[in-house]
Amino acid sequence: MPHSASRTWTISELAEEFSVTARALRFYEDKGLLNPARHGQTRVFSATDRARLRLILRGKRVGFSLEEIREMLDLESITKGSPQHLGVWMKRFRARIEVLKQQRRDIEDAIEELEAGCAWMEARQADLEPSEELKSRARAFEALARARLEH
Amino acid sequence: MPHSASRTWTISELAEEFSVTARALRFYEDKGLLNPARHGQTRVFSATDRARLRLILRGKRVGFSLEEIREMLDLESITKGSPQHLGVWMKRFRARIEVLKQQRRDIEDAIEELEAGCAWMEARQADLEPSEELKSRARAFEALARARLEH
DNA sequence: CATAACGCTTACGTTAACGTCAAGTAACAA
DNA sequence: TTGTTACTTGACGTTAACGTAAGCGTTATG
Repeated sequence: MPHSASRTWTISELAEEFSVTARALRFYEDKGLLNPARHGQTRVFSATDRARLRLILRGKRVGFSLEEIREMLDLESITKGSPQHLGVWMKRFRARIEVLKQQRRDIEDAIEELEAGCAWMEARQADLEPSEELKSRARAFEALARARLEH
Repeated sequence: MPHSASRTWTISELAEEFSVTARALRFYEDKGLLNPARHGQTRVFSATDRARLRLILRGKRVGFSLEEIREMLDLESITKGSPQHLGVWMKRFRARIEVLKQQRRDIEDAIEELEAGCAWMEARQADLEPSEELKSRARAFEALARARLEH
């Protein structure tokens, strides 16, 4: 048993580490996403709880609702289910994968546009000796900006 | 002037095309994201309005709030602003780019996990002649599943 | 020993993004 | 004329994900 496996955290330690509030952690417990041990009535978070929290927050970042995250975190019910039950989960997973891939495309497009926008602003702001490369990116942005509202 | 430039849409045509409700479109107008023309008191959407709607929905998919989208759609106020104003926008853009890149990483991780999960379920479900590749992906998922709750 | 500092529960408040009526108008069909 | 359909403007309801505040117990510190 390595040291990290036996280490525990208080609610505010975890809250600070992951930049969330203690209220949020209690809320996640309320909703069944976390299940920290208790010492008296004080919550004691294990390394496992901490790992679950990491997954919860990542899930949130990619657009899962807390309810969806709760279901997915419950590996037991997935692995122990009947073959039919398994089929339901596979459908859900596949559908979600498609959504995520679309999201990734959207994000890549958005990044491109924002970067072109930055380049354009840099060119504007400098207005002194704009490099050829900057001017080219700026032209790209202007083209994008026009294209955005046409077709 | 191509034909598509003069074509117009009713609120329910657009709503159906983009799988949103008419209520949502009115809401977007209320919030200043859309500005369709009127024929009498009936809304008439142009190709430009339609393009804006496409941008709005993509913005939503990548996590922008309607208020943020409204600001970004207002190119005028960005391009016409003072150099200082421009600086503010550049900061916002850059910050948002970082968020988007993190989001992309999260999404890629999530896709991997979900795909591994699918492979694992397939192997379980078949239980007959599981191919070497499937078995390998299944093992990968089991490793992932364990790793998820450790460390 | 008092007064922070930290934790707990209970409960009501808040915001975004619409949903869901209600009540009315304008266009067209039978 | 009378439906029927599509559109309009309010106005209030809803859900998720917490925020915020009240009130109370426990531990550490000057």
